[in-house]
Amino acid sequence: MLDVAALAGVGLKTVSRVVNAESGVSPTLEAKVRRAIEQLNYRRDANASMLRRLGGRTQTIGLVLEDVSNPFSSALHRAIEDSARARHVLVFAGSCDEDPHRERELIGSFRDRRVDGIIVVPASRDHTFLYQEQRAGTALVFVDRPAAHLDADGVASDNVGGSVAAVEHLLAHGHRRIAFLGDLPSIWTADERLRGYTQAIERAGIEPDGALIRTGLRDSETAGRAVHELLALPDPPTALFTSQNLLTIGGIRALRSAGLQRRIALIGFDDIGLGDIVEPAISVVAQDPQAIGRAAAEFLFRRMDGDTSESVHHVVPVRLIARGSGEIKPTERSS
Amino acid sequence: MLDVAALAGVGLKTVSRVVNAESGVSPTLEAKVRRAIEQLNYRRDANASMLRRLGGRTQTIGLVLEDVSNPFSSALHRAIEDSARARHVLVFAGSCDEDPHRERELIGSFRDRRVDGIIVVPASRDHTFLYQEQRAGTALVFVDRPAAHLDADGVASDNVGGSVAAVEHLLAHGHRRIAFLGDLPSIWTADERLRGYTQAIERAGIEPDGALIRTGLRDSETAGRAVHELLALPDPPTALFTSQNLLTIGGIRALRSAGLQRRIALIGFDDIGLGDIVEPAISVVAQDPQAIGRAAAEFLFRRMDGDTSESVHHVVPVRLIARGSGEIKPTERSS
DNA sequence: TGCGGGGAAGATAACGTTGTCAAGGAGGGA
DNA sequence: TCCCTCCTTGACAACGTTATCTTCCCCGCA
Repeated sequence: MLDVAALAGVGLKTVSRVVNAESGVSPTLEAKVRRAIEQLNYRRDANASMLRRLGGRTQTIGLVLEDVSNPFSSALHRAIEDSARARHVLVFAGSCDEDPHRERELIGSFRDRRVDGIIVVPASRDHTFLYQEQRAGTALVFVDRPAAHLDADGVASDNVGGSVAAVEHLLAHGHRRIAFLGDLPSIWTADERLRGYTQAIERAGIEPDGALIRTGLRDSETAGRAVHELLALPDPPTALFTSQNLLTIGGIRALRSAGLQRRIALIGFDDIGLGDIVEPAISVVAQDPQAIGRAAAEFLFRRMDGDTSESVHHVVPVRLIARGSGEIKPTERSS
Repeated sequence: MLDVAALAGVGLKTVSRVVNAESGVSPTLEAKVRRAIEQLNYRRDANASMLRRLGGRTQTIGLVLEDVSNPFSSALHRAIEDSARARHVLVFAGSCDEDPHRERELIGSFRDRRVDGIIVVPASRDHTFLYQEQRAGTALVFVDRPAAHLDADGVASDNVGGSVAAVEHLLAHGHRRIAFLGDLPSIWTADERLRGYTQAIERAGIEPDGALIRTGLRDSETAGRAVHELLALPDPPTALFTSQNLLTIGGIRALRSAGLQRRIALIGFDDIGLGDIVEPAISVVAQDPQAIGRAAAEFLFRRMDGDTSESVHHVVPVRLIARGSGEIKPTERSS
């Protein structure tokens, strides 16, 4: 900047004014400065600029995802990026793999860089450590799961409603013995989806059967094993509700290997890529990660703009997509 | 920081020393300072810190992807993030959707933030604008496609070799009429893959048939239409080589809708999720985005550490995964 | 007792930028 | 002609931190 000022033969402040498009610079000088900037390939240092500016915004936000490479996270990321770009805000993204320690570490790094706001898909069960942060003026939005012990905006899918819809869809096709496959109940979304399942079952006047409820499934392999065990029951289920991505895939593989993919109904929570190419095509309750990301970014920017109203919990609707696997009718009990 | 110094009753520099774990602070004072830091929840401002530090590194890199939410890009992203985390470096990621203008804009934003290095999946055909940047000491690595008119490190899949392998696999199963479906030939990878296809066909002593080569396909719909047209030829292909993700999906859909998914062979370039669940399972030449990302990060950090040796172009091997669709034998010509 | 050496601590300047304010010149009205 | 105003311009301090240098104190040795 000194070099630019020297080359243009003006003061530092004049260069600053040109760079910031402030009024009150004569066209002659402005042209000179612009030429010098061009010639020296000068770019203002945004960090230094923000340092000096009053209440300096870094025009930067942090994003804590479960894993930047999983489809749900990355769709979120993209939606948030698009909103941020419109405001000339850059996004730091990081994966925490459901590890609370890593979550804190990431948020710490963001804080060191003085991000203006943070969007978190929370991994830990206690976010009081963010209280200081929040009071210091960092905007905060929680996605997919609510904040624990902290008052902050949240955006999540309609987990209960979606599960109810899925189960009611199976009930409507005549199923009575519907199995539930879920992740660890300590994960909020997994628990919500189980709630929805139970609600729908009970509302239909069916006595819930504990043998049909399998939780704590962490990947497609364990889900597959669980399906095989369910099928071996004396009174096996006629339909499966796989309440998460990987479990759906495990379920499909298991049914396929048992040759039952056309006899046992299946609905998954969360869409899977290519769900329409498989035979039979997979019916799912699809989340809308774009809408979730958009909403999260919107809340974040609203807070960054100084909104101090009460915190909001926004629920994004889900959509049941019937593609075939969920519309299979129950068959006579085998042997 | 002033508050911390005041509370601990020490000078600024002492706080700085404690924060940076420099030697030469008495245990008594250090304890006092730590207590004050704890009490005030103080965190050093990394931006200000880097501003003052000599040859200041921001411990930050920029990543220009095609789209953070596509599987290839996000797998790259994750691998790079992991390498970066090990060095306490944070990653800015952005999508440019193959738009050269957006690419420049993103790189400009990165530059304003004084990132230490940039990894680019290039969209534009001219990167001379990065020359200044490179000379100013910003490390630069190009991924998936080489830099245009700029001397910089590059990492890419073995596009030619992979395509040759795919076509030779089909040849080995008896196919002679193998169609090629590709993206715009102006895209480097698309062109490389076409080169591989042509090479393998010619090496097998087969006269290339222009009618079997369909390029300029931008999405799965146009790919599907192209497949239908190919099947309608007087002398239709017995095998398809779909040289990109979306085209593979379009090809599968088209074959399925024509009821030919078990009679016409198909190999795709780049793996598709759930490729093993479809019937028949899809054979592909799989790229290794993790390895690409790791290599790119490694080169970047090496440059950041001051390596000024000649630029390197690293080729990452691909792997042919036979799952079924690529092992279908040619059938008698229909009608 | 005096002097030199070494280590701990702080004062001060500087990083690249912008906020504040004062200086200077042009122009217009009395 | 003089004075007041307005606009352009630049000098200077400050943002939060670290590099450099100085000060000061304690200890050991002659």
